[in-house]
Amino acid sequence: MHTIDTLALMQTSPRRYHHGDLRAALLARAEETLREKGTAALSLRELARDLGVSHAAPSRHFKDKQALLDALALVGYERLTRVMAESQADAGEAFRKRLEAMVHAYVGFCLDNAVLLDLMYSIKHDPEASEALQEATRQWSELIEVLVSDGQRSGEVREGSIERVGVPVFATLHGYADLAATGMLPPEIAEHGLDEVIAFMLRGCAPDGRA
Amino acid sequence: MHTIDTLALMQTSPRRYHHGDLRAALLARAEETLREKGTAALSLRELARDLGVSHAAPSRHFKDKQALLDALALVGYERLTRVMAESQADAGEAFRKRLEAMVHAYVGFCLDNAVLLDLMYSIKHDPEASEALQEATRQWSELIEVLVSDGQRSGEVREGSIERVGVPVFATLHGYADLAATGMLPPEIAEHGLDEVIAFMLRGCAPDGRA
DNA sequence: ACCTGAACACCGTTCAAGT
DNA sequence: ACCTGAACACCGTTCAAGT
Repeated sequence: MHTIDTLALMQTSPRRYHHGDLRAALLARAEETLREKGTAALSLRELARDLGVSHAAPSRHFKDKQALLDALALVGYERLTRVMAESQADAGEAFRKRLEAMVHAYVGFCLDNAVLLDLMYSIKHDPEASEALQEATRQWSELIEVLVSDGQRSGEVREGSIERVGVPVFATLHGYADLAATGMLPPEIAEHGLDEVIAFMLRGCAPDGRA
Repeated sequence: MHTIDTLALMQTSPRRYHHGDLRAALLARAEETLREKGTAALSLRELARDLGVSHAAPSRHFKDKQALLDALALVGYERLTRVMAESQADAGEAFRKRLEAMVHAYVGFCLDNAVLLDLMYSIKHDPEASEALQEATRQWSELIEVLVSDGQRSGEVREGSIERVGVPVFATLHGYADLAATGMLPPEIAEHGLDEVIAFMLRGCAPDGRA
């Protein structure tokens, strides 16, 4: 139908109307510049220039700059959740193996997406975070809860509520990844220290008399 | 000497020349607006307006906006180091007590300075962080190293290099504080979970057969 | 529906000039 | 030494108008 017209329009006047999905293009390009030049250097006008649309065009898809940043953070959370979920799918049944897989996935994601991660966390300071964002972080922390409660069922993890057992595991996981991603831990140490951190976590959540 | 002249000048023409220490005033006011409105809302021009100087005046003290943010981060690290050092001074000798004091100090600081903390960590992404900043973070991580190695000397902490024993403790401490500060951990849980996190850390770094 | 182009208020940075 | 005031290039946001 009018798909052909649209294609023709795109070929004959590539500057007048953007290709099909400006929204997605904006997000993709925004993440690129985030990676290359940091959050501070991200400008809506430059983004529009890069994509060959007018500087006002982005406002159709994101009501303001913050809305774009929020959407970017959401992409990050979804990606992180996916990576963590995949790590669990391939890790077998043993708690130790599953914990190892999750730590590797989480640390890997943080190292690969350091600036995006910064954005993801700073968004959380905003009390009016979107519902979608809340949901994304919920799904994410749920993966850790599932891991821990499965470990409790199989007797590999000490008893206790998620608050008592899951939170410390979560904290260690997150802290290590963050230290590595921000460079507070030198890369050599970050790499080499993973096994030790996992052992530390296993001792921390092992049942009594089984440390 | 000319102190009197300066004072007279300040009283008679409060708008023409700023009081003695514009640099300190800029930092103080910057931190206030950081707290009130977040990093994104920080503007050099508004800062200057607030302090009654011209918009170009700050450039005498900070070569650009990033330089002011760096200086602000440095203030944060120095404050954090001081708070942590004080916690150790009052905590007695037992490893457990000292660890408790440090965790409380660190978490407390993060909760009180959430936005500043964001700045402190995002600065670290910048590979060209200043020497003073490097030194500040070094002093800070050293406090944890001292705590751990003292614990090893008294037999309360398992043997092993700082990389092996100190890093996991550091990661857990940092991760818990960060989760609490970013609101990823609901405040009720963050408060109540502290003791459990400390117990987790103690199990993680206890000597073998003493968990 | 989606985008343009002009307009507005604001920003960071620089620099000659003032005291 | 420290600050001013004007200038420049850039930005986010809005809005009537175009297709």
